[in-house]
Amino acid sequence: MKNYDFAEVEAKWQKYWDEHGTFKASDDHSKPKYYNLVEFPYPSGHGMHVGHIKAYSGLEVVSRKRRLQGYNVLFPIGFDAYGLPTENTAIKDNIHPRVVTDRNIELFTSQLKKVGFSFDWSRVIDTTEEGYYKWTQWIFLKMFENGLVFRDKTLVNYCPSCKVVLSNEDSQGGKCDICHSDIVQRTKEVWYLRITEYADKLLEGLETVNYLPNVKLQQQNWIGKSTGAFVNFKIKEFDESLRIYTTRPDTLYGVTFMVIAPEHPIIQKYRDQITNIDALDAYKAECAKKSEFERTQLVKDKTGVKIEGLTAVNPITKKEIPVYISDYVMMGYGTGAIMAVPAHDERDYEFAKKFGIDIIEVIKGGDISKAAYTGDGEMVNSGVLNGITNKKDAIAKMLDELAKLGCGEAGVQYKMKDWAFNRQRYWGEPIPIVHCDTCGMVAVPYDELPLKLPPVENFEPGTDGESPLAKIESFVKCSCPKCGKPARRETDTMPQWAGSSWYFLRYCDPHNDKEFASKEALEYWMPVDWYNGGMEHVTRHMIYSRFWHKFLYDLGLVNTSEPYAKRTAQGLILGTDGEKMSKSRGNVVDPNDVVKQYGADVLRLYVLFMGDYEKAAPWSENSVKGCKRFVDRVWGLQDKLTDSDDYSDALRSNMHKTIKKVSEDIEAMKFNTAIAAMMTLLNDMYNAGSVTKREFRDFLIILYPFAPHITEELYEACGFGGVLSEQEWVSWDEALCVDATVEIVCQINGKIKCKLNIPKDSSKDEMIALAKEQAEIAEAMAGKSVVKEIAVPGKLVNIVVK
RNA sequence: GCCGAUGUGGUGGAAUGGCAGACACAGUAGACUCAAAAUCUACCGCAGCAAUGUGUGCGGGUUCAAGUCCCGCCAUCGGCACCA
Repeated sequence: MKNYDFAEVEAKWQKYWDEHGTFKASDDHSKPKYYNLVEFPYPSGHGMHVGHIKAYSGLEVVSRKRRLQGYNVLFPIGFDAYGLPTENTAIKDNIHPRVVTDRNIELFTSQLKKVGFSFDWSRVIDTTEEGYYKWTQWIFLKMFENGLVFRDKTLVNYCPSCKVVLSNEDSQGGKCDICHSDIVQRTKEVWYLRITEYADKLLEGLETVNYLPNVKLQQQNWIGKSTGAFVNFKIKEFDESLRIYTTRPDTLYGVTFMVIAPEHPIIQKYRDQITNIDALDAYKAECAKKSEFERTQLVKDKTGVKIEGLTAVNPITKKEIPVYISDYVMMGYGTGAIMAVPAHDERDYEFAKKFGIDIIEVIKGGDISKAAYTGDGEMVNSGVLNGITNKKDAIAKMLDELAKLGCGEAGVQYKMKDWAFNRQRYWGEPIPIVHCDTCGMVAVPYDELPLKLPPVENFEPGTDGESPLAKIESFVKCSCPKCGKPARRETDTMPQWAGSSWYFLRYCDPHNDKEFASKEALEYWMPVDWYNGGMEHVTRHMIYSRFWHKFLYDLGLVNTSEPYAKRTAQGLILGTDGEKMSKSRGNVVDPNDVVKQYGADVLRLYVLFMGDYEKAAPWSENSVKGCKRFVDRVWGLQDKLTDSDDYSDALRSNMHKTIKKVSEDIEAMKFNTAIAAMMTLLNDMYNAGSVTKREFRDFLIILYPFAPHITEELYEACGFGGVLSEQEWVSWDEALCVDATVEIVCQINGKIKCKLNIPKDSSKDEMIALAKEQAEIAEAMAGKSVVKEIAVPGKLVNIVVK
């Protein structure tokens, strides 16, 4: 036997699979299907790092196993290639982003192929290709047609460094998701997708899918549905009312003041009648200056100004109450105005203490002289509500009262906001809308799609948040599709998340130029059976794509209401220093280096063996060597092969147990213990001194999804017939997973005294009797009385004595 | 502040309430070698010569039996963050 030349063997089988189309998803729709999806990468100039490899290796193993189980497997890959880093490289090096993108895709493709992933390379997607983004624009126009696209001039998140408007999802924590600089709030007219219209559907859909619990929870929190009531408070001085949203209408009797956001429109409406308008303007200006960071730092110190000239009237008590402006009330949530109940809300309490406002207790249970009480209790000082002890009843009763008075009704609110859908940059899908002075916003006709990106000399964004496209007159100038008069094209492009919001549908039918995918292909392949990716996409890509899919479902264009039946997430690979891998820290591991030095099979095994798949774990070069040793020992096993076509007595139950363990662990994503079980089996095979043909063949099959190259090679070298990737997955016999005898432990008062080999089906009485015969047990029991005897079949005997 | 997760040897990590530390890494000793690497064999939680004791973040509890279940803390990580 010659030494294992992994470079030669891996190249050989990668070529074989490629030439034979081994992993092409079949068009034969009579076979049972399985659709595994991994998040397609953004092709950056740095190439892939080992984190990508781990992210794809999980479902890679599942895909290879499924094929052996007889499924028609769709395991596609593509590139989510629009985005700022590519554009920034283009600007810096003065190369067209198309060229940069093609170069990066080529780099990623060669890396992925070297690892031997079983992707269907005939279905590769590139979101920046005309044949693809045509359909991204097409879906956008469908949304436009159905009233889900609108423009609005409001406060937006703006990144001064990237010079783009960001969605709420892209500015989490007040930082730009692309460059991590501080976000500022700006008033700007931008595009929105009405995702809030789907808030309830997105929430309800979570009940029907199999996602990791924390994935569901994060989405629920992001959508942030709350139920409560809208209440109108009359303004004494004018024929006007101030509408608020509250989750606690039961506390209406405790309202002693109101607070509105500094930007609330009522201030502008009555600015001539408000006597301290200068003070209000000054406060508003001060708030606008504060960064997101400062606002969160000042949580404990409430500020605000009383509005002189506006007095509100509590609709239930008819009492007159003051109105304040304060930045602890946000214009973007609810109605931008609140009723303040200082006795039972911590923020209102702090505000009332600072401004010397009355605090009226309406729920018993706390000490409101010390702090706000937010718990439950008996209603007091609350007129018709007095004596009610249940919050639900109190709310219901109050809603009745409000209805009678005609000044309020039940309502719901969401934290999720509409999706700011635009970038003021070049490298994105052009938004296919024309602005006409006569007709307003007009859709580009469907037969003119794709609306192509024009050639540009200079990709630099404009200074005042304008897209580079705005500078290209030939692009901007057009005629209105409706009335034919001169008009202007929209120059914003779509955000990075557009292309990835429907890519899983395109994989079903990637070369279709008549539809985004044929109905037949969608019906066969959808939904995605298993989707794996990173936790960082849970509240963006996942929600966005579920929204697009549900929209298409409502139009009858897709056949399932949810795109993903199951969602899991892999943990990060950290650097050897235990820190997140990053270029600046210099702790990034390049998969190419590992493949070159140890081989693709070793890399694949290690990223799955290094720890719990869902948890973060640091890279360790030494542990990579451990996997290399394992692979070499597998290679060496061919020298121990006997002629027998059956399992040997020595290894029979071991084989069944390991096949069972590996089969089940793959389904549970416990790849580390699956590999450990195969290592144990391999050690046992070496200890047995020989291995039968059947044992070796079955071992190669269960190892194949993890280490496909060496197993294919050995399968061929041992003459088992055919190629391994076309064999069937092995089954196990539950009855043969148990040994004839088992080792049990004998304990006295829970302390181990001795161990004992007994027949596996011994009864409890037999076990206890046998245990008592043991010298160690007899000795420990001498002179003591037995309190209790416990026997657990196959495990232990415990005798409690006194 | 709220929500969630995690806490086990020198390291990564295993353990349907039933022998804690599987599997691997590192380490120690030995074999092979002129030598080294590779490989193979043995040992390998801590304390102790040993018998033995002790041990899964901390403090309680349930149980014949707790890493695992319950109560109360602490720490680390992640998400949200004045959401009315």
